[in-house]
Parts: sequence; structure tokens; C-alpha cells
Amino acid sequence: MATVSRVVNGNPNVKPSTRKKVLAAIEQLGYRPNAVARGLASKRTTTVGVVIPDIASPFFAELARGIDDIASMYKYNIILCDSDERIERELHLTNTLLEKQVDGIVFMGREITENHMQVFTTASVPIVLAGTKDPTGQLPSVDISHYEAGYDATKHLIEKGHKRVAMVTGPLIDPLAGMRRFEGYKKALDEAGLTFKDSYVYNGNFRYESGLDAVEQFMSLVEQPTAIFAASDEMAVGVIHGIQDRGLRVPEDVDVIGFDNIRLAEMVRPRLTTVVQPMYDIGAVAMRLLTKYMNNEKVENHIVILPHRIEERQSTKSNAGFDGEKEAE
Amino acid sequence: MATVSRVVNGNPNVKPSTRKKVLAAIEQLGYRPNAVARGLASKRTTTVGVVIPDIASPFFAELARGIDDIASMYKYNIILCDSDERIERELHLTNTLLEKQVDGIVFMGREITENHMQVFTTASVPIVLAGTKDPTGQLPSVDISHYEAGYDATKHLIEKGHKRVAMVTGPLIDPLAGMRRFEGYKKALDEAGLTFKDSYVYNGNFRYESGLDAVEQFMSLVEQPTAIFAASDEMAVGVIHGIQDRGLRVPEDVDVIGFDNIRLAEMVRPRLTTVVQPMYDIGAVAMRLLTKYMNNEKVENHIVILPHRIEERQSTKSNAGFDGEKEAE
DNA sequence: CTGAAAGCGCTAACAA
DNA sequence: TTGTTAGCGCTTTCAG
Repeated sequence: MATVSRVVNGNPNVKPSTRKKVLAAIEQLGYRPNAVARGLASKRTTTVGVVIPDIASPFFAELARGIDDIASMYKYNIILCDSDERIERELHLTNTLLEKQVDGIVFMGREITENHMQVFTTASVPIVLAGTKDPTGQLPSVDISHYEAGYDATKHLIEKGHKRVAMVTGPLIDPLAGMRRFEGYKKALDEAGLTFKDSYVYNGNFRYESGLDAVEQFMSLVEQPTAIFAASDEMAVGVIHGIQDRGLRVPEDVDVIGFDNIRLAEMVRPRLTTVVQPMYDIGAVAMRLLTKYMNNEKVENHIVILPHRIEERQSTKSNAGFDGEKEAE
Repeated sequence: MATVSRVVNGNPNVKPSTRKKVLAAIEQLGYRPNAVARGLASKRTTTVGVVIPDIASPFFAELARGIDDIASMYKYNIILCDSDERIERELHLTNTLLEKQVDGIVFMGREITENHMQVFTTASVPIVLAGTKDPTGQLPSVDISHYEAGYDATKHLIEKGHKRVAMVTGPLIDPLAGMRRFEGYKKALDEAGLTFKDSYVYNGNFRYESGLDAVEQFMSLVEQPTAIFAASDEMAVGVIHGIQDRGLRVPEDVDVIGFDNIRLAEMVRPRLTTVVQPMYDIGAVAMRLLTKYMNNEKVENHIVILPHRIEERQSTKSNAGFDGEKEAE
């Protein structure tokens, strides 16, 4: 019994000859170790929980790939839970995962509330946040700087000579991908001496249709924006199509920049200039970080901020020269 | 001890007053039942395994959503395993899931080999295939008729008057989404008296780039096709862009029809006419079917074929009238 | 309706 | 190097 356990677990204290015999018997009988019993006895399940807002979102799916790749590299399986972006569900799923005795959890979500903190901090296993960050900075997390990224995207447009720069934001209830990117936009405007206008902001929901709707708002203005920053690639593509559907051209009439760099960014004409977020890496690093906690390894920085950059494609004009206008201030 | 178990599991044989007391104590102590111990004792883990070729593929992600929704409706959790389209990995993951004592498995994959059958048929829990089907028809499965769908798509093009209809296939090693759709294409051609030409076929891999490459092949021909059927929406969008990049127009110069109806089909100009496959439903029905097997319910049809249909959008000409040509035969 | 007792299949000391 | 012995935390008879 114990020897079989040793063989199955690769314990070296087994005489090679008996190991052979055990292995033969295992093969013979088609014996399959019971991971549940093992989990109960050893208190390790080699399973980690993953909470994801929407598995069908290209952004989160890519994070999930990063998580899964590293997890399988470390021989962990993943219990994947789609929270459908609902907070009560996030909490409930986290508790279920804890009941299932996962060795750790990677949590993806939008907003981290007090309730989240309560559940997370009382958990007996490590939890790391991927693609988000808790407001108090207590929890380990892996993300980019949404503020900087929003600032950079806007500045990129301003540097091309644009004075009338609009933004399609995400839901502002989302403190990072929604609010912080928006704040970065305002900062860039401010720094360039451009006045912020409410009519140049459309609150979207990251989806394609929001981009279409945003264009409807912007193009009904007397002073139409000449450049648009969308907080997601999907919305940016919606913006491009909205513009094209009106007979205008991108980037000749309007420059467009997106956010994320999902594959869609290359599957549109013109190809989308966008802020690239290392989605796969965010997932991978988060999972790697989790393995360290699960193995009680030392971790120096529990909050990791990965770099972003701008990938310039064809939806923004390449020439810096531009028929500037002065009315915009 | 036993009474607590009864309370936790909702067993009615408990006096309401003691139930109250137990519940209070649970709350008081912050007691969290251990699902692993429960699984060992009861031999049910309320967890199902899901094998998926690529979590980042919009097609499979949508299936996964269907699976997950129904699973959570029935209080199951999901261990999600990305096989990365590699057969050995599929087999290995299936075995791991079995070791983890999942109550059932939903399997998504391309080809079902002898080796698969061996593992599947010796498993002690039910396994259902989603988005595929085993060649022998022994295993429960949920899918569409790829042959019919390929036939319908091609016929749709032919009925618009096209004589030169090309196809971008999936990998022909994929017996269904690759081969069967292709066979349907050939059937429709044959039935319409059109001769099949090798040069009108491009073997793609379902990805966007394949569509681009296919156009390169097709447009180098003396007799260029006037209509193209792509076996996936991604490839179809690649085809559209390939055509547009050459200064031609869709559908004025070439009609294009895709396959799947992923969200991308609406996020392109012109919007893509496509064969709609009920992706979410395939996943949902597969999971529902699995629950029946797990509960030992009667199942009448273990192979279910869901309907497909063609959604006509702007990438195919709406008028049946067409400047036909006769050289094509 | 409740409690006692026997496992579920394994791991982890401990002894031998 | 191997076997023995306790559990892991629950469910499930079986008495009472």
C-alpha cells in the first residue's frame, strides 16, 4: 500500500526492482489513482481556481490562456468559473472554490469591493488578481498601469496635431479599465492645454456597439472630433465602422486608437493602432506568482505592473504634420 | 456529526429546531464544508471535466459558455483543460480528469481516433462530445451536419448565378469541419453541373491569414472565382480583406460566405453572410445531455444534430440576377 | 429524528 | 527499503 503510494508519487526510496513490479501491477490492473482521496490525505489538490468575468471575451480568454499554460506547466488543473461580471456570483464562486479545496485562486474581475476583500483575506489559500488590482494594495496582483496607458494613447493622438480628441470610455464603475484610463485621457488633455469637453466623451461598455453609438454622438456635434481614443479594441473597431458608414475615412478624416491589442485589431481595415496590453503575460505572471505563494517561496513584489506600449498601425495618420485648427481651445 | 451532514445536504429528516441550531453554529464558527472529503465519501464530486482545443478561439469559447451556463445551473463546477489541439494531450488530460473523479466529461476536439475511443469507452463516467462526433457513432455527441451545411453554403452561392465558386477549407485532417464541409461543397458543385477544380480550393487552417493567402492563390488565376465559401468566419473575413486590399469589392466583384457566425461576422464591412452554427446551444445541449447520463436518466437519442441556417448579410449580392458566364463549365 | 460506527482511497509518520 | 498504523473530513448505514 505505502510502497505503491511511493511509486506513484515518485518517491526515490523504493528499490528499482520492486518499483518495476509495482508499475507492472498498475499497468496490469489498469489502476488509476484516486486524486480525491489523495487530496484528502495530503491536503493538496493540485487544482487552482480561476474566476473569470466572461470566458467568451477575447481579452479574458487570452488571460486565461496565459494562466492555463503556466498552470499546466506546474501540473495544476484549473477549475474555471465564469462570473458573468456579477459580483455576488464572484463571491459565491470564490467560496465554492475554497470548499473544493483548491490550492490557490487567480481572480479576474472589474471592481474589488469590501466584500471581496473580506472573502479574500479570510481565505486559507493564496489569491492573486490578474488584470486588476485592489484599491488598498494588499492583495498580490498583476496588471498594467491603466492611467499611464490612457495618458499615452491620448498623448499619441495629441502629438499628431489633434486638438479635438474624443474618448469612448468603458463603464466608469470599473475603477481601472473604466475610470483610470479616462483619467489618463483627461490628464493628457490638460497637459496639452486642451479643454476637456463632456460632449467628447461617450461612456461605452467595451463592446463593438458602443463604438458605433459613440460615433453617432460625436458626429452630430458642430465641432466634430478629429481623433478618437476608444478604451477597447472592439469599441475602436465600432468607431471605425461608424465613421466609414458615414462616408468618412480613417485615418484621413478621423484618427482612431484602440486598447488591448486583441487579434481583431489586425482584422479590420485600416488595421488598428492600439495600446498593447500583454494579456497572455498578465495571466502567465499571475499564475506564476500564485505558484510561488503556494510553495511558500519568497516574493519580493506582490504587486506587479507589466509594461504597455503603443502599436502603430494604419488607423492613425503616420505624418505628424496636420492641418491643425485653433477653435478647439 | 451526522446531523450536521444532514443539515448541510438539505436532508429533510431533521427537526426544524435542531436545524436552526446547527445553522447557527455553522455561521458562528465560519464552518466551510470540505468538498474533497465529501467527494471521497459520497463518490460524487459535482465537478465535470471539459476538454477544449483552444480557449482563445471564439468558436470554442462560445461552446464553453454554453457548457458552463448549464453546468452552473445544475450546480456543477468545471475543470477546464486546454488541449492545444494536440491529441496526446487530449488523451492525457482525459485521464487526469478521470483521476480527479469528475462526474462526467464534455469533450471538444477535432478528430476522434482509435486511441480516444479506447480511453473513452473504458472510462467509468459518461463522456459526451460537443461540436464533433465519433466515426463509429457509439459515443453521445452534439453537433451540426457539416456536410449539409457545406452543401447549403455552396448552393446559396450557386443560386445567385455563380459558376466559379471557390472554397477555403479547414484542415482536411479534421473529418468534420474540414472534410465534411468540403464534401458538401463538392456535392453542390456536382449537382449544379459545375466541374470541380483543384485551383479553386485552398486548404486553410480556420485562421484569418488563411483567408488572405487563399485570395492570393485565387486572384492569380486567369479565371478568377466570382464567389468564395470559407469554412470559418475568420477565414472569410481574411478573404474579404484580401479582396479589398487588391482594390476589388465585396460583393460587387466577389461574393463571400463564411461559417460559424461568431461575433466577428458583424464586425466587418460588408457584414458577413454566413452559415450560422448554434455554438452556444451545442455546448448547452451537450452539458444537458451529460447531466442526464450522470443521473442515470433515460436518453432516447445519444447523437443529436442541431440545425444550422444561413444568415444573409451584405457580403453576398442580394439580387439573384447576375451577369452569368458560361466559361466555367 | 438523532447518534454511533464504519469506511471512502489515499498519505505520512513510524517501526522494523 | 518496506510494512504498519493512523487519520484526512465527510457520508451512510444502522440502532435507538
